[in-house]
Amino acid sequence: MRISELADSTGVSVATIKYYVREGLLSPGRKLSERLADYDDQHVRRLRLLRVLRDVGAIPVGALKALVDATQDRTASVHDMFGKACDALRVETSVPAARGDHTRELADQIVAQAGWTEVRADAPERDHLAGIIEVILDSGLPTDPEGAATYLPLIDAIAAYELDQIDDTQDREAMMEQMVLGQVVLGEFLLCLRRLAHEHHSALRFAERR
Amino acid sequence: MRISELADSTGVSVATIKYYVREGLLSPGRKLSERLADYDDQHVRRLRLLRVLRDVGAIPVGALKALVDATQDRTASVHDMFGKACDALRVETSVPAARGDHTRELADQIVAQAGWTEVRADAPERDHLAGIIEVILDSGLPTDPEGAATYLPLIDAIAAYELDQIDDTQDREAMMEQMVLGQVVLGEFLLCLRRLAHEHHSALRFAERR
DNA sequence: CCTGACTGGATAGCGATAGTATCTAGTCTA
DNA sequence: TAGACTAGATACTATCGCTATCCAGTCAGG
Repeated sequence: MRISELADSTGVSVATIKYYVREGLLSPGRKLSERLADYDDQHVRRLRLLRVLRDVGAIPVGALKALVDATQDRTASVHDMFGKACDALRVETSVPAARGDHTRELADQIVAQAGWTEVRADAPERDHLAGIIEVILDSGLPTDPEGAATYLPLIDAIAAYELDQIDDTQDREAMMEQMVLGQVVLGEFLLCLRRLAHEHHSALRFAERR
Repeated sequence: MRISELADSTGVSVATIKYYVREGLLSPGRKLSERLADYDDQHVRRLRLLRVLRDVGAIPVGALKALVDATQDRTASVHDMFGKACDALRVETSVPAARGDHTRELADQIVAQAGWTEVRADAPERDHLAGIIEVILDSGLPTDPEGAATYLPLIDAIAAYELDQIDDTQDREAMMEQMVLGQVVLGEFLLCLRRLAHEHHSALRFAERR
């Protein structure tokens, strides 16, 4: 398949494909000659994935690169690969890196309380959680201390369900794809449902008042 | 309080404050004279809110404007105000506007199944949901049809809990602030917990394997 | 064999977003 | 009365994610 066909069958412009190849998101086609390369189904697949991640998840190109690199590293276990994916998908949202140790302790406490024993002690996500907790605490959000307890079993159920869905008889790349798509698209799905639920419950409480 | 004090006490530069005033995110201070205006606690509060929404939620400035406008409209009910907030907070993520009616039907079905009877029939969120469903369907994500059923009660519980937290004895602006912060910061909290849970469950299944 | 559409690769440009910086004319404070 | 500060306007900047142009070379059809 030549580059123009790849462009046609994915709806991505030739210029953009070249850009993605430059950025290392997409391998260059197999060279047939100096001025001609061959692209296959793998390219189509990868390109579609990249587009979904950008369109639905607004994942920055740099993070996509990290994702691709994680897939490529054949020495890592599937779990390590997934770990890197999680790290890459934690999109910017520059939480101001928890000032005190207190919130970090709280974060660790939450992870322990949830029973997530397998989370790396040095997972960057823990710091991120600490940062978010800090924001929650000093933004005067009316959060009772048991608030997290309400979330944890629900979140655990959701995550467990999602991991269950992954078909581990496939190759690394396919599994990574499922993981990443699940994280991004189902994450969006989740937030969308939550907004709908908010609207419903807000109506029950506040409709027609003042 | 003069502008430089406002800047100092929020950590936002004078230039940025002026920019926010220009964009209508922040009301100009009460004029004391031609070249001097007075800013009060309301400004500090608003400014801090804006920064959290940008830093944690990456909410674009345009959406913040919509939020501010919604708060300002005193004729709308609290519920309408919250509805507008939901619309504004559905950040970009240009889902390609569901091609067929089929997915839209599916979306409505999900809302009905969840028992969210109070969601407007023409809520833009429904279309967004349809778009996401479409992406899920044709991205080959292994989603069993009962998948949504797994999510719905959990999401409903989370949303109900969050709405419960809102203190309705306060004024509109304070309630809006709680709603928006809840949606953005707790949303981030939620996704962060989910990533941690993913790491845990992924470890249980995939650690040390190849 | 020639013409014209197409290619890989390099480099430059563009439009949107979110600020920064500078300038002006004036004001307040010590 | 000097020096720091201010409102408001305008211009500039950096980053991101492409998009366009150019180059030299290639391939397919007539």
